Amino acid sequence: MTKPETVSRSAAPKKRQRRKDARPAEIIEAGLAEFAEKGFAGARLADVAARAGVVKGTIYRYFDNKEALFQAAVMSRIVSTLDNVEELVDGYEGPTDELLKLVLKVIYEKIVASDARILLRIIIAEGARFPDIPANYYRDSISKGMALIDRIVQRGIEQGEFQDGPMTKAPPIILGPAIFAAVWKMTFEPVAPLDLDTFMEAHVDMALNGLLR
Amino acid sequence: MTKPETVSRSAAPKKRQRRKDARPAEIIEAGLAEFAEKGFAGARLADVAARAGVVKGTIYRYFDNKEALFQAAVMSRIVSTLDNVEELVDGYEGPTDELLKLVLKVIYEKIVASDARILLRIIIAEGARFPDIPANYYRDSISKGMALIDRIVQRGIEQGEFQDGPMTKAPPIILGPAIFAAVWKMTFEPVAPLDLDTFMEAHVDMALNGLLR
DNA sequence: ACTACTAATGACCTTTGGGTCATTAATATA
DNA sequence: TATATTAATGACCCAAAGGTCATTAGTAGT
Repeated sequence: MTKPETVSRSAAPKKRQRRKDARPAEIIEAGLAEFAEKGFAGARLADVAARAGVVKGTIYRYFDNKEALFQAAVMSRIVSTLDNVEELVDGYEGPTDELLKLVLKVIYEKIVASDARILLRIIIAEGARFPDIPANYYRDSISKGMALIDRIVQRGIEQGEFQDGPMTKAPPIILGPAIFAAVWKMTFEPVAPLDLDTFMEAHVDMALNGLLR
Repeated sequence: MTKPETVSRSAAPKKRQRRKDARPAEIIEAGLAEFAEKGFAGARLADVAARAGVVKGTIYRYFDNKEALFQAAVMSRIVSTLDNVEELVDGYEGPTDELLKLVLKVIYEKIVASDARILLRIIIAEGARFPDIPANYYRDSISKGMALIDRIVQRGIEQGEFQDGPMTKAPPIILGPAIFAAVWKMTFEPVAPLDLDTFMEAHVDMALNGLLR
């Protein structure tokens, strides 16, 4: 171009760019990061813009206001990650304890260890003021996980591998430790780190001890 | 809403009062409620003042700024609630499974079912920005609970009642479901209520199945 | 009852940050 | 190359909220 940089030594390629369809996703990504760090009220749109490589005004070309961006950002991350696992469960041949072990492993990978747990902080922190968020997360993720566990438990009982008891009446108890681990990771990790492998092994051990005949 | 009546018939005793030593506690209480509802950034000092029955300026007679009030409020609620339980454990005579059952019951009462769980939301929501908070909560509450559980488990093993295994190496797994229940209550309760009694029974059942020989 | 002290007030100041809009410049089309 | 379109900018507006302080009025001491 004919325009030489005013600062020749510094590599500062600050050219204005028009990328209509890439912007929304980039802004959402930036917003999610800021909201997770600072919360809804604490996040500044100027920071979101800076992180997305645009200017505050640009955000308003794509989102009506701060809350709209927040909702869009959070909702974009609330997805059904366990759909393929359902099929796995239905088509599984083999001992039910192995199946449970397998599914718990997937849940740890997809929910606890992934960056999806930053979503959990937002849900807990802002859920009371934005009730749609926990409602949708429950519908698309949590309840899926619960249903999965419940189906596995029922299968185990039907096949005579699992025993009936208090545990089989409360599916959350089997999933609970995983959520707990996610919460721990994002809260107490700096002061008391949690070894996920050890914890998960204990989790599986505990669940199976209570279920197996 | 506290509304200042323009109407004369209403009994509105709004006399200015001087209560030097009652104010800080009242302001802290009001602050805690606001911070729990709106988060640190979202809470307004004018609202805190109104809730405490004072005026915004009054807050600054007792606290340097918003953050100082926040810290004071949160720290005032981080207390050692399990100290007396330690003694109970040390002096307990009888089967270890009964002891574990007893202690879990106390933990549910003191941490999960009490209003202390509003503290948990603050810790999760603001912990990343105010690291002292999770650190202190861990030191005064969580680690106490863990130590308690660990001591009970050790006792069970020594007396030949419990078996060694993955679970005995990860005390958080035994406490985890309780924390999970607290998180659930403050997040998904409106969309999917959790029956604490049923859940706790399942919790105890699961823990003991994994521990007992 | 008078006075000194200071808790409490509320008007005021200042900064922050959400939101707006005229202007600029990148791209598509002719 | 010239022109139209509109994504992107950044200066600007303004309400909201943190924070200050001179004034007011309870209260204790005499």
